[in-house]
Amino acid sequence: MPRAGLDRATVVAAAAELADERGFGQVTMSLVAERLGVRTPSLYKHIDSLAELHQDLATLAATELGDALRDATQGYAGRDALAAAARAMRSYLTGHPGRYAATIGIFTGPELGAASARVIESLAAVLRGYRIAPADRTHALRTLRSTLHGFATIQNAAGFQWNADTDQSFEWLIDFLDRGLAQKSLSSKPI
Amino acid sequence: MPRAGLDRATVVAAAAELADERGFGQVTMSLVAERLGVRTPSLYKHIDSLAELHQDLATLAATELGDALRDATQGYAGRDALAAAARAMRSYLTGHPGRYAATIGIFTGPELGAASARVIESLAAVLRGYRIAPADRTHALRTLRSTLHGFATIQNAAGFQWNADTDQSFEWLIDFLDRGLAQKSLSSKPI
DNA sequence: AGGGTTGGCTAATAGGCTTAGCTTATAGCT
DNA sequence: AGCTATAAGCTAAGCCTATTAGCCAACCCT
Repeated sequence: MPRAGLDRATVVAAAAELADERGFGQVTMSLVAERLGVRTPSLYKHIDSLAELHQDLATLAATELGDALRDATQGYAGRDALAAAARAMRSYLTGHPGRYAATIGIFTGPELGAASARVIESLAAVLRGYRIAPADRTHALRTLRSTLHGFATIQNAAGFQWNADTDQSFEWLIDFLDRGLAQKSLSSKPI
Repeated sequence: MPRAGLDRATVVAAAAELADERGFGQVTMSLVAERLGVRTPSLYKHIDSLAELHQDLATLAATELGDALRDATQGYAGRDALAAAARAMRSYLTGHPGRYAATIGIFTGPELGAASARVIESLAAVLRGYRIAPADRTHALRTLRSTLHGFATIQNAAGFQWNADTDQSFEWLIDFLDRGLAQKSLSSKPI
């Protein structure tokens, strides 16, 4: 009986596909094993537990998202960078809903920290183009992150009716953020 | 052997307490039954399935949150209403993290629809004070909802380090939203 | 008091995660 | 090529959760 030639990366990749196709909740040891043509216990040669698999999946997603953000904003600044980042984020979400869902609620943890830090860093880079006062930077970053993440989460959960104008709303949101941030770029007045 | 005198509402209430104390993920038939001093199968006399219990919990949370928003914004308009709504939302989140988590990702469904519609309606009422152009109203509402929900979600997942200045960031966010919406209140220029 | 309803119970099934221990494919060495 | 040590995948088994079936007694109503 030949071996399947599995690998930690292979297993996580299968989990990622499963998450996107059937939802994060369907990422189970049984279904991942089935997809790989292997018996469930075999997975434990590569991964310690389901929780760890979920963590690894979240790390993978955060890494991919971080790369996408970095690539998309490369060479842009100000409003262009903001729009590029926002669209890249939403593009990743719609293309990989299950992976994105994996990152939600698991922003803690040691390994994921490094990966999600890159996402944050990309957003911070976008903000740099707006020359926000130092005292406001953390607040602005959190606001940006909250807004994009919130839109993504709600859309992911089908909270908006999936009309065509969801796209319009997103563009409106980008515009709203841009104007607000631009206004903050000179007045360094704190709270 | 006397009866426990359970009730659909009682069961959901127990689930809600459990969610807040130990996290939404710990809302399981076993733990709810244990908390009520009852054997697991007994719950099925009141609830059809775990999924339905989760739905009911989400509906309860959405209803409570809707009430809190309505009460908080009563009699206010403009910036005051916005601040009151935002703070009420965050207050509910910190007071009932598990219930709030229950509403995430379950914005679909028939019964929850009515409850969550009241939350949306309260936010729409806040926006009315800003006299947004009709063409922009849906977009503004989605932006507001995304932002508040995103902040709540990230904080709930401990995505920000829980510093004291998370409060400051939230106030900054309110200010940011207020200025942006105020700017939209006259210029009815669409995208 | 008596009778029907129904709430809670025990027993049992199915399915998911996980561990233990076996077997043998496979890589690496000689 | 043959030998050996490692480790990949397997079966068997335990535990836990959700769920169903069927029993029995507590409660409500008259």
